[in-house]
Amino acid sequence: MTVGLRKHKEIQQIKLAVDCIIFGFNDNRLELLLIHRGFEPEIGKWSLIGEFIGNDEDLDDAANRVLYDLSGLQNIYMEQVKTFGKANRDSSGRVVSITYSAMILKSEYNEEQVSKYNAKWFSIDDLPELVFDHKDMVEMAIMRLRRRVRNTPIAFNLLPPKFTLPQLQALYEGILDEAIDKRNFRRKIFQMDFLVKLDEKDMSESRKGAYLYQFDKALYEKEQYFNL
Amino acid sequence: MTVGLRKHKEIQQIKLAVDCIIFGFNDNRLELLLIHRGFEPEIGKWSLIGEFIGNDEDLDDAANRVLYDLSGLQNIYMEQVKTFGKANRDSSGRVVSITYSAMILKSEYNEEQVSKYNAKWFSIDDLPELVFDHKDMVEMAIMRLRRRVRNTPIAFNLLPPKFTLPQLQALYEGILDEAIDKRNFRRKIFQMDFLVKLDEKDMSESRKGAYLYQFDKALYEKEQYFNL
DNA sequence: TCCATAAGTGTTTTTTTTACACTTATGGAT
DNA sequence: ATCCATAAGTGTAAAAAAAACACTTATGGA
Repeated sequence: MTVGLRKHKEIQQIKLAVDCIIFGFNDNRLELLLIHRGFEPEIGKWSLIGEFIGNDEDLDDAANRVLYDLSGLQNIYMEQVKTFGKANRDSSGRVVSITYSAMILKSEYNEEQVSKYNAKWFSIDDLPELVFDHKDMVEMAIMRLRRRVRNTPIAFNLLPPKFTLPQLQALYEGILDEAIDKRNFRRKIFQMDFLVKLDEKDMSESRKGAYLYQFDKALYEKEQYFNL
Repeated sequence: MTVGLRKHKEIQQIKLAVDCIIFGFNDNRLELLLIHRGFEPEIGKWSLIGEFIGNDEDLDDAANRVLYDLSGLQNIYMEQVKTFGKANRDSSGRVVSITYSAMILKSEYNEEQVSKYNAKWFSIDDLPELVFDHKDMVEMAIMRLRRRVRNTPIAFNLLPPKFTLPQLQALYEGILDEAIDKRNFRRKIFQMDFLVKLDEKDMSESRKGAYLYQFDKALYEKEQYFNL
């Protein structure tokens, strides 16, 4: 057996990639942006978007690059999810893939760019067949999102800067896939004291209109308490 | 910008390694097994134990191999923690490292093997200076362990098959680094119904002696409820 | 026989979570 | 101008979970 980090014999021939699980929210459902794979193997199936990592590129930078290439968006919140590395996971060769999840606003991405990739949004409960182990990746990312969304304010990344409480609640219901009591939800939200109410209403969803709110990051940072 | 997964230009020159964060429990403190680095760069500092991944080796297998080489232990519970991949994290070249955490019984590892690596146990609140970003890795693993230990029965991996409740409580206190009420702790443990009480006492820690218990995995699997 | 030590055991209070129903503001139809 | 339909907005009570708290018991050794 080898002893110490530097004495391995064979030349390592493993490629390293990042794959991005890109979440969006639309029509009260959590969605995923997938690309139509236009090359072998598994041509025609759907796939996460990924790229190989540059020799001098930080992992996080690679993930951001991939997202930028596809969507034209920058400074998007991303999180590393898990690294997938079964020896035979990619039938085209040995590739280890580090998955990242991102949350973007469907209203803001660059549609031209996206159509260049043959990308399409899918509701998470109506996903097409995915290449390789991308289904595992997606499941892992959804599980993680559901956990994280209860303890950190990441879900706000799926809403525009100004949003209403009914919108926010619908978002949580969509992500968690469960009904939430309106009054309990609002009480919890207001207890944690990081939303600022605007003097402005969104009249597009109801006669009465719903007040708009903003997430105040500085207020959140003070307490860093989040529990929904 | 490149389009599609297969059109990158440069030959990728990134090495892939796993590093293991090996936890043990001793004298009421959570400990970590570290090796004395006997080669440049950063010779003389302490380090996690790691290895490069074999070309045909699953990631998880690589982690298990590393642990086996060092400790002689097999079938040890391991979890992937996070992948570290800043371009300059390792001063000897571009290495992306996938970290795994393991929990072993200090009483069972192979001391000979361990001494061959110049390995040593350190209490987690008295760690030596570590190479590269290994301190970040360790912190991440500890944070994760503290979270996981409340929701899954992984902590039992740090105890022998038969253990007493005072031992179990001391373990939790050591991991979480906080005092726990004895009665509340026992109530919660008994509520989740997966410990079987033996007719046997451990007399080594007190006059009165404490009953021994076993973790029954099948009982746990029934409910899969864990909350401490 | 006594003593020192750690093991073992219930109840009350507080906090958190859940369940639940009516009023209000507005735009559009009559 | 009035009515109506619709979603927004609001408080309280019950239940469950978590936290606080102190004495008795079994034993080995003096």
